[in-house]
Amino acid sequence: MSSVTTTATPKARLSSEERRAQIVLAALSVFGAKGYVGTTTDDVARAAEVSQPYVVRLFGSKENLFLAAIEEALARMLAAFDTALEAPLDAGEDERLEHRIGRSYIDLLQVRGLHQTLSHAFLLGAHPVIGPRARDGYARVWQYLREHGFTPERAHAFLAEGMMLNTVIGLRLADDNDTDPRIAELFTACFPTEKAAVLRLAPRVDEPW
Amino acid sequence: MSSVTTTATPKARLSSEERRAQIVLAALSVFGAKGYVGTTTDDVARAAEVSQPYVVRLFGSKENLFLAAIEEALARMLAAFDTALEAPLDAGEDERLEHRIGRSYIDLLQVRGLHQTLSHAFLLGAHPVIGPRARDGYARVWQYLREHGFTPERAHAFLAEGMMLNTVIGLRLADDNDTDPRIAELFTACFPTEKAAVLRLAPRVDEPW
DNA sequence: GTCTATAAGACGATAGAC
DNA sequence: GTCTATCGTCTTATAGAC
Repeated sequence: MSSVTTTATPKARLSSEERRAQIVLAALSVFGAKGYVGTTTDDVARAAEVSQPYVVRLFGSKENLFLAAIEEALARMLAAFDTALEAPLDAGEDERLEHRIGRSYIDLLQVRGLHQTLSHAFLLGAHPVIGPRARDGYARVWQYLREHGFTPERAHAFLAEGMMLNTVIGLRLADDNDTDPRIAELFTACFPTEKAAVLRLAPRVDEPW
Repeated sequence: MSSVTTTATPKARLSSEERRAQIVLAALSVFGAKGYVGTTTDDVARAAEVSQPYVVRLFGSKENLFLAAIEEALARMLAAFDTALEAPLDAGEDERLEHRIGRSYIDLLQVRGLHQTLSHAFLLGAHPVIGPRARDGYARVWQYLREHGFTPERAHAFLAEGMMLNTVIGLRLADDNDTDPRIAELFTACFPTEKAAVLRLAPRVDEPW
């Protein structure tokens, strides 16, 4: 890990709100790649191009920053689901709930680290502060699905597919896609349609380790 | 995090192999709860009741220890699958591949942290050393399924179910099971059968944070 | 085979200037 | 609103004794 403390060149003053939003976005990207403990506040500061103490100042602590990142991820996700359900159907498009919401879930790859940050949070159930928030977040997704036409069985299957997608993203399977035949087959089985193209286009983090 | 460095009382001498095995087991349990970066070599040392420098001495580095833990988890998992496929069917038991192997997957909860350690590894795809190993590990599971009667579609569905199970375990959903009605419903949907009892019996880590 | 002691570095957070 | 400087702590790894 780099030991270079951020000493960013003075930036244009932004409103506190704008900075917070910018830093949370940067945090999603770094937390997604390196996890909660593996991410330093300086990593986030560099990604957001502000100084490390300022990140801590704005959020109070790294823990709070992570909680804010989770919240941002969930809010964006549920908002994307809303939009997907409201939008009129394209001609010939599969109208199943799973397809519409699933598509929007994959489109969220445009927000760097969103899926992986959530997955990291979901693995921290034993953490006294993060654990309860992560459980609540997962429950909110479940509730959303149940209130929007999913039976428990369909919600269950949808979430399973989503967790698998998160794994494929976290593994960066697309990177080895071409060399390992097992991975090529697995990748195809997971993305039978044009979704693979979307995944390949997903923004990459400039090597964070 | 505790700052107490382990200074264990002198232990009975074991063979290097025995100690390694013991430490890897302890490592699975701690890595599973706190992740790769979040786990200190001292955490593992305390869990294994040896000194911190000795853990490093035996494995060379924390990174190597994590790789050993992943390897142990995969080996145990595939061995459990083998056993599940070889065993004669109980009377009236569902003979589907998914059921037999899935059951053995849940039984692996007896090995503390096994599922979560793998999930953590699967989220570290961007790591230069761990990433390639994690991808290879996932590919080995895929290959195993494909060579034991699973079509790509069935393998895909099985893995999705497994990743969801890992999430539920990592979240420690069972802990809130009784208070949050959303979680109770979700929990039931994920474990329609007696599996829930198994999950509840799953060994807990004595609060690691 | 296993420990104690400790060096060297990295990290989160605070103080305080501008 | 944002930075520089810095403290104290935690952490990995090494040295070396038993």
